Amino acid sequence: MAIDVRIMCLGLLSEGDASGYEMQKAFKEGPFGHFLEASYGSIYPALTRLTDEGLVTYAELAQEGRPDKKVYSITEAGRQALIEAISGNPLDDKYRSEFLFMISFADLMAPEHVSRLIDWKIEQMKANKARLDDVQGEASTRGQAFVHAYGRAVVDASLKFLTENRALIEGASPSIPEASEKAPQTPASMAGE
Amino acid sequence: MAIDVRIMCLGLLSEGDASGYEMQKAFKEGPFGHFLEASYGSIYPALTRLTDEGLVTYAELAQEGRPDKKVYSITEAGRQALIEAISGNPLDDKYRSEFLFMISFADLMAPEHVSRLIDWKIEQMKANKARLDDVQGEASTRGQAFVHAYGRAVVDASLKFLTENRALIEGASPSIPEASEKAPQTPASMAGE
DNA sequence: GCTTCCATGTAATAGGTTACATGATTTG
DNA sequence: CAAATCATGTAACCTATTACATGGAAGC
Repeated sequence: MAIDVRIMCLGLLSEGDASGYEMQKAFKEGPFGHFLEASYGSIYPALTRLTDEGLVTYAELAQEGRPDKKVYSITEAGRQALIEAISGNPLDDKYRSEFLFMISFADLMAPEHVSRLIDWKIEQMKANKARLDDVQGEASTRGQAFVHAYGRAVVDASLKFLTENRALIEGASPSIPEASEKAPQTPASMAGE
Repeated sequence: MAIDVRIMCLGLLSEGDASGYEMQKAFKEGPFGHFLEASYGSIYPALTRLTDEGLVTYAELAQEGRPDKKVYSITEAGRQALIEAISGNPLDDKYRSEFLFMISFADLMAPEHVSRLIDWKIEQMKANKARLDDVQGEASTRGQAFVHAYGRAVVDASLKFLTENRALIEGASPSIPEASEKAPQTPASMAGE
């Protein structure tokens, strides 16, 4: 069956009641943010189905000027389903990076574009790290704390690699020698400009 | 437009002619293996479409006892399309990990299952690393060498974290005190069984 | 003798995203 | 006054996966 949005929702609800809206937030900004995501378009139908299957229930809170808020709770059957789902073997991690694909072809790019991409990636990593720091306190279990620390370790390693090795693909390109008007930031004594 | 299977194929073909079959292999085992993948069901239609668009051409090699082998080559228009595709801004990396999701709920698992998952993950990472070592020589450009080294750095960091910190979630579980018949591998003096 | 490798391709299905529809309230 | 936040939900779309169809040759 593997882990789909339904199971992800059960996971969230196992730690406390929440509405669909709140759950989307939690996936984006919470402790699962760095390795899972889900949009409203998948969460709401998932909750409907979980309700039909008896794995969650909800209480409807009337609100002024907004749709009623449905606060979902996991049922005992839901807990069982969660436990069953995490008792199997996980599928291989899936990592998809357009950044790395593009950088693979750095030789076909203008040098400024290479630098721009690296800069952008480093910024993104830093933002990632900041977000991880933000949710640090939210880790309520040992499992979550472990996963959080794992995320930090990987982000730190990525950041370190990028900052320490970017010079390897910046500076003069050997295959497409282009007239560089600006002096490269890294003096690059090996290039002998 | 972003990077889809079509652009990925153009990327591969920019470094040499190949058949659809060979391209799938290349995605799985080659230098892109750790951050991209594609199945036959997406590659073959993509090549058909690329042909229609004039971005690739193919030569048909008659073979005995097998379908003719179609060896694809990138065209000049294809090269332009590739360059255009890598000139934009990449989408955010997508990382999806069922392993981390499951481990988040380590507290709900039998201790042996936690250990099994970690063992499995470490094995997988080692296999990853071995595969990266295998393709080391295939990196023909600086870009590819950089991406390859990046992959190694991340895998090494993951592996290091897992081996050094697994004890944090192994051993006695504080929330579900279960009668443990087998003595835990890590004596866990803090649990005071 | 069974499995894996070679080699292409299609059809059914799954699983999601994006955009839309609706609309008051709070924040800048 | 505009934008973001709260709040749910649907419909159209996209992209890719899985399984199937076909079949000889080579390795174990």
